[in-house]
Amino acid sequence: MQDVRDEILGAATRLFAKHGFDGTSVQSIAEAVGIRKPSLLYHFPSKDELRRSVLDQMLDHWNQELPRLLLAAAREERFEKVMESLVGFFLEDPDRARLIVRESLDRPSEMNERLGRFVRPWVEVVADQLARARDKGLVQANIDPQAYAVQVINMVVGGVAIVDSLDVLLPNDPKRGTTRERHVRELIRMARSSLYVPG
Amino acid sequence: MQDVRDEILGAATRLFAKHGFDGTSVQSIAEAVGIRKPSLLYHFPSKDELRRSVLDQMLDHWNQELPRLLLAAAREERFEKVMESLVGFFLEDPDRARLIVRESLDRPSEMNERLGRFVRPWVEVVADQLARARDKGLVQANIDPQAYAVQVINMVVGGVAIVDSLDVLLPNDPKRGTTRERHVRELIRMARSSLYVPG
DNA sequence: CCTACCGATCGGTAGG
DNA sequence: CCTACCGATCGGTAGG
Repeated sequence: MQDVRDEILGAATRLFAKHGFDGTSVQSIAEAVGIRKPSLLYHFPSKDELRRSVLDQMLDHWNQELPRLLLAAAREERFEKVMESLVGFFLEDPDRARLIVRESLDRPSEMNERLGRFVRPWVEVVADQLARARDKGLVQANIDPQAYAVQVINMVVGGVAIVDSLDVLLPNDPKRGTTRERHVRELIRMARSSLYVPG
Repeated sequence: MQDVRDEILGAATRLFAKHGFDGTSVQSIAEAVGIRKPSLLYHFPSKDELRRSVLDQMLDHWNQELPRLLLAAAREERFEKVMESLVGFFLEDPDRARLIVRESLDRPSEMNERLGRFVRPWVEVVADQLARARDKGLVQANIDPQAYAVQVINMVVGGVAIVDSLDVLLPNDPKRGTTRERHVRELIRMARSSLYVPG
């Protein structure tokens, strides 16, 4: 059994992702953990403090895992593996993507500040590599490296967040695999095809 | 001055898009319209009924405007104009995109049913045209037409919904235009570049 | 970590 | 379209 604080954070993450911050009562989080509401408010002095802790924990996890995943992937096969790691990271727990989208909608200016600190450095690193590859003629000449990186993140995070609703838009076709596999495969194909110089 | 019902629907659309359904009180909608809460509940018998009416109205509008826009655009220049019309439709009122994303997160199964009725026919029409163009060798051979159409919708709707948060990820670069212009330009470039056979 | 309790706000109704 | 009011639930506190 882990620390109570971590149990609270886990339950809050799940419920905030599913019902949103305003759609989740402190009472319901306490019930999920198996304690009373005032006990929860001893560990986190307010519901808003809990929300910020949930986001901090998630973005910390992101900043620890993603470098590891992406660098390991980049060593073998640059593009395919990196994309699969990125998609896989969010797909293994879609609540991560849902929280990011929800907070961007609910508190855009606060989320702006967070994304500036956590995600923008990544965009810059990727964009620099793309710009160099472009100057060597490996990547399409008319690309906007930063905007490309942002669009890929948007496709992945936005796509995973509403993956259950996107499914219904695809007719089932067993030859092509599950709808989720088709979404991921096409996303990666689009990202690759709009990046490299043909041939 | 328009019908009170339409004023209520307009205020509700704006507030639901900004704060979410659970983050918006009936009281706050009534205040925005300038009437009392019980008066609002005379026109819409419950908050949930109001929510469904807001969605119905928006998707009706979508189904009336988009065919007109897209067919008009398709006549002159197939791809560029159609994409610009699609992006423009959501960008001219980002609340449309935000409502769709919010409902997909809050009530995925109900939204599944709606998207199946309203959006899937469009996906099928576009996918059929893409499949024919592919068989003629105009479009990339390894495309998944339906999945491509869904990803483009996801990029547009998801991108517009959180456009204010995406801005901060792009460094300002006056030579390239506003961040919004760069986002839209790169989105269209990616969609085109991952569609047509090079050359 | 609990019981007991607070004022404020919620969606909704009665009655005119 | 209004005033007056309902029970339920909200986030949070006192006190142990």
